[in-house]
Amino acid sequence: MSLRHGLLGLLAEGPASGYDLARRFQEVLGQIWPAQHPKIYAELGRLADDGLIEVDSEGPRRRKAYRITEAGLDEIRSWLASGEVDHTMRLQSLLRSLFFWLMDPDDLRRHLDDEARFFAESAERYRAYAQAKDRGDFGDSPQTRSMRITIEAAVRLYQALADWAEWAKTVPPPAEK
Amino acid sequence: MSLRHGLLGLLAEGPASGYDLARRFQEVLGQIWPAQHPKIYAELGRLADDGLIEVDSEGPRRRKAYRITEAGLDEIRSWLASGEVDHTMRLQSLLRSLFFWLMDPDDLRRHLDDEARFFAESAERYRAYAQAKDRGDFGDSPQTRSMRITIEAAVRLYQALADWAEWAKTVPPPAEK
DNA sequence: AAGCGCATGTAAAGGGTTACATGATTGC
DNA sequence: GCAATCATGTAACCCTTTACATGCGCTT
Repeated sequence: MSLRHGLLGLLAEGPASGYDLARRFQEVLGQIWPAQHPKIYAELGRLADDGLIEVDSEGPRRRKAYRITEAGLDEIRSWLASGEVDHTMRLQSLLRSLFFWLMDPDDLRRHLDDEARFFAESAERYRAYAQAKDRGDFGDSPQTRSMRITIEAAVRLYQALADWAEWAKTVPPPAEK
Repeated sequence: MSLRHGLLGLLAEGPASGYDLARRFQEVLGQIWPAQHPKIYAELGRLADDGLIEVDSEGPRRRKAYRITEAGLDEIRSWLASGEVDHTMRLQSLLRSLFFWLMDPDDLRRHLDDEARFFAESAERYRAYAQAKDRGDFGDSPQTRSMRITIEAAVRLYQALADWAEWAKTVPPPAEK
């Protein structure tokens, strides 16, 4: 149950609507922590019921922006302080790699090319984000500093995976049977 | 729906029972692709219904080992060949890092120490696995060669995360408010 | 005979995605 | 007036986890 805290954390930066949050999740977190709008709206409802957020303003097109409450801030802070971090990753690329031996060598080569390209592009995308931040495009609030750290993780992860895919191409396939 | 293919892939190596598969998932894949036994037994039942696997033998303590069928091999091969790889990762550590600005600097420091330790230990564990493989402890079948590639990914990923956590500690916290 | 590890399952609840549905406002 | 985008929601389904439950076989 982390989407709950994800929403709470984003709302700690300032009021936002479900729509805003869905967009933010897609932009920065799309690959790292996907969240679809139905789940977001549902969770916002529950957070409001629990008094962790409250309606900040209602706008045009039935827009409803929420604001975090004191109780909500307490909740996210204690979640962050509690050391119980879930470290599972469920990376399909790694699961697939266990079964490379079942693949035709040409298909595998193509697959690794695709993987390397995807990961390199992802690394590049986050690297561009990091440079924009370092140039000062997003200002220098505490929030953007944290975002810079998250982005750095994404850059390193995707770069590691891109390097891995390139390396995997150099591993000789088992001798023809 | 990847557990299905994970099971199929493991069964392609040879017959195994639900219990065996649960153990293998925990050992090698515990952090990368967790799977609990209830899901495994349920999925095995469905795979058998669909004719992708069949009962290979029944042993003591009502043990039931399954064997992959031709249809099952076709299924996993076509899954592997189809380029539709799901690249989402849902790494809680990264989500949390977005909210570091909400944390007390001392708590953050402690948190990053824990994270760095956890990731470094994970990297080390997989590195030991890799060395055992390179020493020839697991033989040199096509399957273990693929496993070696998977392990390499784990080493690189966890090392990247360990380095990231160390790096994050060097990022100056926002000035005291 | 007691206890542990093997071995399989069911039931309930939680978390997430996809498809469906609707309506309001803005810009052209 | 029309299309695109903003904006919110419901319903059905799928996947996963946790808790509960049971019984066999080996070892001491």
